Amino acid sequence: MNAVCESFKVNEKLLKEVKSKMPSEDIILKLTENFKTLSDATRIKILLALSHKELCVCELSKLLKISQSGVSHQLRILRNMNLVKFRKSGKQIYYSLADRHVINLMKMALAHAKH
Amino acid sequence: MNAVCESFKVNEKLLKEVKSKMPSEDIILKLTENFKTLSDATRIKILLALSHKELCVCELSKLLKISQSGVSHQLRILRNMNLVKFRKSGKQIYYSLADRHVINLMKMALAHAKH
DNA sequence: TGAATATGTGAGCAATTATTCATATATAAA
DNA sequence: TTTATATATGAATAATTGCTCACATATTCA
Repeated sequence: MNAVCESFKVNEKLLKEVKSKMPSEDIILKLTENFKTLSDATRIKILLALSHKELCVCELSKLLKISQSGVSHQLRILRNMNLVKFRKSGKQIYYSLADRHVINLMKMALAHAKH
Repeated sequence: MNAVCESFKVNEKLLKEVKSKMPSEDIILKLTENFKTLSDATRIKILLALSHKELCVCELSKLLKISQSGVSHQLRILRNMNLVKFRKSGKQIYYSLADRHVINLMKMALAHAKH
């Protein structure tokens, strides 16, 4: 890490003020993890699909043309982040959204992505 | 990719309906890229810092305790995504937010991250 | 012009991750 | 119980990526 800001006097006071307004490392980590969860196309597709209808793993697999194993892996991540919930029905396990809040966030971002 | 949904009849009509409501691949790609940009702690910190005050590269480097080169690399990504703008002032280049919309998204997610 | 400082960028490395394959577990039906 | 199907998961692999180092470029000042 090189030396920086050598030729001009940085306003240390203002810099400290900005620093004091930054959220804690914990909060930032959590924030980035939330965004990271939404930064994969497969997971976004799963969430978008579930926003319309409860679906089982094999239906998601068919719908998204992704292997059953791949869907399961991504569903686990979504489960760990508490974004989806599930119920068993015979051999099938039906997934649905656990958190409407996330869909609102996605809808907002979608509107922005469409310009 | 294994065979799926063999033992029960999937409601193809409903599945097709869900499919028809999915955004296009292009939109989904753009959406995930937006989230991916926000899924790194360094970039989030840069955006949060700039949400309070216009800052030059070396100030960001000092503030975030990351090498100048590291900051520059992340700023380039933020520039490419049109999230920050900049102005030159002598040897310094001052960055600021290009898009208030993103900060609102982050503030929303922050509120959620804090529970 | 030449030296010093601020910023940008390509290469290389280490870490993360999405996917597939193989297999384990669970449930239902024969 | 045996067989078939649905889902979960560990291992391996390929691809992505954030960071640092080294160096290029740009600007100011002597």
